[in-house]
Amino acid sequence: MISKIRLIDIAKKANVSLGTVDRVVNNRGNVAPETEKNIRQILNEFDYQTNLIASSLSSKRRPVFTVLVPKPQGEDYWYKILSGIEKTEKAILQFGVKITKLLYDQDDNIQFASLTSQILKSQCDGVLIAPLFHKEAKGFVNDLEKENIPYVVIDSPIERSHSLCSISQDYFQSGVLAAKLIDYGLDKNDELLSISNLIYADYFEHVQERLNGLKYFFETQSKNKRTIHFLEIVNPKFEKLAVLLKEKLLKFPKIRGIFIDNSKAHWVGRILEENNITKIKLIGFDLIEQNIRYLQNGIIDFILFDYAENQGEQGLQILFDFIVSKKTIDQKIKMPIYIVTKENLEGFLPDHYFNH
Amino acid sequence: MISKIRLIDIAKKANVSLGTVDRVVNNRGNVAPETEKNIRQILNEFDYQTNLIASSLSSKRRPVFTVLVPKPQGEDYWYKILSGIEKTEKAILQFGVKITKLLYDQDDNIQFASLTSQILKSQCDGVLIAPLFHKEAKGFVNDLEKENIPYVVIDSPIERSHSLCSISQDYFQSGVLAAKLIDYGLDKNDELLSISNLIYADYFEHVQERLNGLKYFFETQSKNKRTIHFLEIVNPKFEKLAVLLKEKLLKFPKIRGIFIDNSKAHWVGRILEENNITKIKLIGFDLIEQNIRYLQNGIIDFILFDYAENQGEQGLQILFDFIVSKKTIDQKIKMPIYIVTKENLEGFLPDHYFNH
DNA sequence: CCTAAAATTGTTTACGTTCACATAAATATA
DNA sequence: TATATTTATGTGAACGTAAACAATTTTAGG
Repeated sequence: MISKIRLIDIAKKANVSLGTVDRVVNNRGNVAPETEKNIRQILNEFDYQTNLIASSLSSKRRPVFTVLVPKPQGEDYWYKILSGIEKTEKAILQFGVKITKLLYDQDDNIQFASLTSQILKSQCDGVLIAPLFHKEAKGFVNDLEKENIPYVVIDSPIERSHSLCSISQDYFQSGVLAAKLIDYGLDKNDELLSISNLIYADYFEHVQERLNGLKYFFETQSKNKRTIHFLEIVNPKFEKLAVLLKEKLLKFPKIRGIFIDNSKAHWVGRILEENNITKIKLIGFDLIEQNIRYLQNGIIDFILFDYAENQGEQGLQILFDFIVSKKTIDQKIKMPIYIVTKENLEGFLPDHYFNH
Repeated sequence: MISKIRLIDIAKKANVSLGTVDRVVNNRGNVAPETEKNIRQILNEFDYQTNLIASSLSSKRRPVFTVLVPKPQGEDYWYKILSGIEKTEKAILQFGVKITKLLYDQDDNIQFASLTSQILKSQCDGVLIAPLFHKEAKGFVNDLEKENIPYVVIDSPIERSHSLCSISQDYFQSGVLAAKLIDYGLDKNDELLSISNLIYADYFEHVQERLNGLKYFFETQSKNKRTIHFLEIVNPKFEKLAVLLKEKLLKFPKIRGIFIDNSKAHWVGRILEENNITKIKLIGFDLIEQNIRYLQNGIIDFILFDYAENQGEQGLQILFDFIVSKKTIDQKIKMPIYIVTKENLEGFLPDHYFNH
């Protein structure tokens, strides 16, 4: 293989010095238009790519990235996001970037706001943000845009923002998908129960899109009209859910499928298990430990989830690619929605869940 | 952040020259025991870590990796594996590794064998192999082990080998999963047709595990006894399949689900489409372009696949991490089996499939 | 046309290793 | 003791880029 072309090679071909080529490559200006055109052509012709290794060794600039995400509570969703971030962090630390991780309480928007203004005051070359509080987040990214600081949004999009890239779940579509799966598994006259959470918080508006997706499916896609019962609970607790669910099931004995729009499928699983109800198909979201147990014993049929790790991992990588490697970036990345059932669970779990 | 400690810093602290420290760090020998002990202690005390960037820039050693995989025929499975490999290749090329890609014909075991001996003769620091011919592959990895050359196996495992890492699909389990899904969607008295390919080649023994998985599911897991018809075709062509399939469906009108153990679900889809058969559920393997079309128009219900790109991508990355970055490696990686249906297709496809 | 300023181009050092080579110290041999 | 040989240590040139600085050319203003 021919060793890759270097600045000095380009310089020789263009009959200029290395410095001039460097100025063109890094857009430092002060190059005669004529010369620049010529150099760019040669650059193109030989597909010059900056040697990141040499570049990063030479550069005195240490890019500073700030990560602003919710503080995990145990090994939850945000824990996974953070793991992904740390995976990329390890890989890019060698390149001399500095990464400041700021974790905010999941229900403390004041703290969130104060952290954002802290970021704005610090010097910072790029931000990775998972915005739970959308009003505050909107203001923040506006300020970032004013300061020309690129940012990547993960988890849920911020409307009308001009992020470098937005990586998010498609909540609506995951609702559609859940509807399809449950409908697929039910017989013609089986009825369906939809359980949803009605917390009125900014963040949960997104989650509620799942229910809209479900409704959309049955209104437009489904061949047979299916009877759907709805159970909407404000701020659900297990005991309350148990009472209400048993009531529903007694009242509507033809219910054969349950859809729940959040990560609490294991609650429903537990209720079904404790009451020896086996003929009901159950679908929920998020591959968390408790749901895994009920998948394994066959009470939960499907869990839909997106690979949270990947959002963090990719998000930080994209920031790095853009700022350090100067790559162009897709503006929107749709994370795949994964379908997990007892039979393909293994591939989605880290090794320690199994004993081989 | 405090700048990391350098060789020269250690050297000063130990009152020796940089060269001596370097000899200690890289175990090059020729250092007085006394001196070495002292240096090691300082190294430890200040937690010296080699700067990979500088190291790789300076090093004249170019690790050579060899990739041995089947030659793609169009944009097929192996094309994707190769794309993944090339993705990692691009990322690690910067570190000065040299990657030799050898592609062998999918039905030419002589060529395969000759390439393996070519690899053994060349100097090579690591091998990534996708073994279609298991007898030949077994011999090859034995030789690699003798020579102490680390290797990573992708796609299908080589029995009783001691690879650095083996990344593979679980064909059996994907059969089980397919069975579960199709069973889940069928009514109690619906019958099932299983179509399978009977090429007698080494490699296809693995693919045939899918059928075994299906059988296993219905023998052990399924609650209701279901009638299954089998259609086994040696070296299938479309026309032949069309004839045999129509015959089967006529003869057994209660068939409501079709399982096909290979990537030719789109053939079945086409036959169903051309004959206006809509009530049959169809499940197959591999997210190739033709299957995508039939997923989108609703004729194929599910496609199961593993992210071939990832096998290639991860496989090469692992080789790199082990040899260049000296990381420790998981010995076995099970790739997740992904379930794709019309409703979650988008996240699995590159952007150009959609127009947004 | 001359000079000052601006625009353009060239040169050099530094980044932290690796590695070949040079030198110095210790030991062996005559 | 002098010399050869081995062992231990030091020195300096790469690697390819960034960036400060120096040198040159062009342009503008009188």
